[in-house]
Amino acid sequence: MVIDVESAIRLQRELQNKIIHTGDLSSADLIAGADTSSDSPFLPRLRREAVNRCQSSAVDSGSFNSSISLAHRGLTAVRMPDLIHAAVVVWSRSQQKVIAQASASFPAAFPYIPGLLAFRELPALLEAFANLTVKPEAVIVDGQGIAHPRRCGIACHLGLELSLPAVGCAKSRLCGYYEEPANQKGAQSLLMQSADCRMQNAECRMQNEKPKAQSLKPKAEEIGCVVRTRSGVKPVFISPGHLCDAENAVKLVLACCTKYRLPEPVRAAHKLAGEVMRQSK
DNA sequence: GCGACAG
DNA sequence: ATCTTGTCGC
Repeated sequence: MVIDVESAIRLQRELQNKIIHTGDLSSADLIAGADTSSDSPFLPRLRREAVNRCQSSAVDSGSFNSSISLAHRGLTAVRMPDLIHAAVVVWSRSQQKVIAQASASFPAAFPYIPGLLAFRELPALLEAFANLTVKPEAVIVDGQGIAHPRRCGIACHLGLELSLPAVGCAKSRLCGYYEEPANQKGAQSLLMQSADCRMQNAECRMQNEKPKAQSLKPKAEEIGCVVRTRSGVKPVFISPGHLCDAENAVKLVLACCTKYRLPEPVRAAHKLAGEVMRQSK
C-alpha cells in the first residue's frame, strides 16, 4: 500500500479537522512515551557504488533517499527500505518508573520528508502500541503535534489512531517563530504560526479579497510552546496532538521531566528504540 | 530562484 | 535519524 505525497498531504488536511483540542491530563498517571530509530542496512554498499561511479560523495542519509539520489545520477539502484524500529514505554508518574514496554520493527514505506514524518514512522509505532499489554492514559511523542504546517504532526496522527490524548514534544522546530525563553527551567514562550505578509496576501487572494492594510500586522496563531525543561539547555517544542490543550500538554511534559531535557517516557522510549536497533544487527 | 525543513 | 571520544563548562 503505497501512498504518494499529494495524497498524504490531502489526508492531513482531513485529519486536522478531527483533532479535539481540549482535555485535562492532570490526573493521568500512566504516560506512554513513543520514539523510533532507523537503520539503513544497505547504505554502505550503495554509498560505495555512488562514490565509485561519481565524483561526488554527497549521498543523502537513509537508503530510500539514497536510492532517489542514485537514480538522479543515472545509477541502477534497487530501493532498499530503511528499517524503522519503534519503541513504546509506559511510565507511571506515581511510581516514577517504566511499568511496561513494547517494540516493533517495520520496513519504511515512506522517505523522511519534513511535514510527513508520520507516514514514515506511524505504522511501526502502531504495531508497537498493539504489542503493549498495559493501556496508557496519554502519550508523549518525539515530534510535533499541531505545531505543523497543516496542524497535523505525528502526535496528532498517533492520538487520532489510538483515540488517546497525545502530546508532541520535539527537540527542534518544524515551523513557526518564537522568542528565546529565559535560561531557567520552566521558562517558556509561545510558538506562533508564521504569518508574514506574503502569506497573509496569499490568503487574501484565495478569498478573492484584496490585501488589507491590517495584514501588515497579521494576527498570529498560537501553535505550541517553547519550553526550557532544564536550566541551561536547549528548549523543547511542545504542542497538543489530540484530546488536550497547550497548557495541559506543557504541564504533562514538565511533570514527566526529572533531571534531563526530555521527559522520562520519551527518554526511555528512545533508549529502547536504540537497543532494538542494535539487536537487529 | 533561494532558504527552511520534526526524525 | 545516523557516523562517534573526549572534552569544555556550569
